[in-house]
Amino acid sequence: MPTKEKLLREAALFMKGRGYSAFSYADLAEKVGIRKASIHHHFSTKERLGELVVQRAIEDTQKYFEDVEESSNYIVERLRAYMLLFSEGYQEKRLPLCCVLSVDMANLPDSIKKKAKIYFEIQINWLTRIVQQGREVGDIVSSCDPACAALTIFTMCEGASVVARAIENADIFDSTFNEIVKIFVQKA
Amino acid sequence: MPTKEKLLREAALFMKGRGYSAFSYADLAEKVGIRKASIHHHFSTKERLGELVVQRAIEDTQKYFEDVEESSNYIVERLRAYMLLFSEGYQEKRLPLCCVLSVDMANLPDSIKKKAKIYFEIQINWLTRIVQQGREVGDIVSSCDPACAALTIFTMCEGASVVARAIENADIFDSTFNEIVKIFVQKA
DNA sequence: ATAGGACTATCTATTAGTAGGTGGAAAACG
DNA sequence: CGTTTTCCACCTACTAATAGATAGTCCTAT
Repeated sequence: MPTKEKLLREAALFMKGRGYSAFSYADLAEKVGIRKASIHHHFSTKERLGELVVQRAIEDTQKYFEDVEESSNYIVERLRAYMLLFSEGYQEKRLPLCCVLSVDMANLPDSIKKKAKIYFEIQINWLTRIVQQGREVGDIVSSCDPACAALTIFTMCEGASVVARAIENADIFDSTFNEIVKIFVQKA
Repeated sequence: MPTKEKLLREAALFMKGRGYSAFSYADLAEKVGIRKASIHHHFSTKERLGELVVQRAIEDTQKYFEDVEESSNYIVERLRAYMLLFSEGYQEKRLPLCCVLSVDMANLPDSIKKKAKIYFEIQINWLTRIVQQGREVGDIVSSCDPACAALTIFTMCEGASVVARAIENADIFDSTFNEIVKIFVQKA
């Protein structure tokens, strides 16, 4: 793998684990195995690197959404796949990037803040759309509109990530998912 | 107000706004109006200051819980009062301390991490207890046990804080609260 | 030969923390 | 009572470590 790619990947992991402001070029250099100054050859500033990390996350997530939509029409499976984005990093003590970005918001340069907001929107919009679809085929029985349901689902996923790390218990993801299904999905 | 008290209060505000690692003695000194070095006179190290901030939050929260229990027997009112702990800092761009601590976990010294975990437990235990009480008087109709319901409520409150900041929309608190009531509370 | 990728060395700003001194108020003592 | 001593809050001025960033150099593969 090219060094630039390695740097981007490791920076993303650091951000998910500690947040944007709490990792340094020194940490990254040590991890990847090059000198601190060499990182600047690939990414002029830390801010730029941060932007690209979020940009990459956006692209990966959009790709993931497409895959999920292709591989299943059933809302429960789609939601389970979505929830996976939140639980996957748990074992490695990482949070979803969107969760970290929200909390770190006050410390982010404007350019990253802007990208972060786009990232949130994309997720909420996608959720809204699949809830809407689920409703059309009769799988969803939410009393509020799709946008409202999407926000609740988003909220519960973010919350699960925070609480799982807080009390060091991964079961939260399962119980939260079950709760989401219970609230929104029509029993067969 | 004595300087020490001011420092403790402002440090708490900084932590809620930016997290533990992202505020400095310089920030704090400027805000309170004394020299950086003078802070060390009151709090030997930043770690010690952080511990005391969390300790204070624990005590304040326990006091608040007592007040809430005294002033109302009805689960919905108690839950609304609890949710207030999460929404109150929103206008000032602050998160609940427990939320910040969870995300900042990887950056915390062990002593603070320990206190943070106690803080989480206290909240979950209290929620469990009031859910249990609500169940006994027939206000709660949760299909899962009180501990499980408490975790879900905790999760949704934490999530609401994260999402509210992320998309800059305070309505999340209300809609999340309504959702919690819809899930757990028996209609009159 | 040249361009790219990494290097060394250095810079400036900022971090938490320390050493030691100043001034004033309260307490101790004649 | 006045004097002296102690104490406390705060100060100036520093340290070592670390932050992100820069300039210029060397090596290597095309």
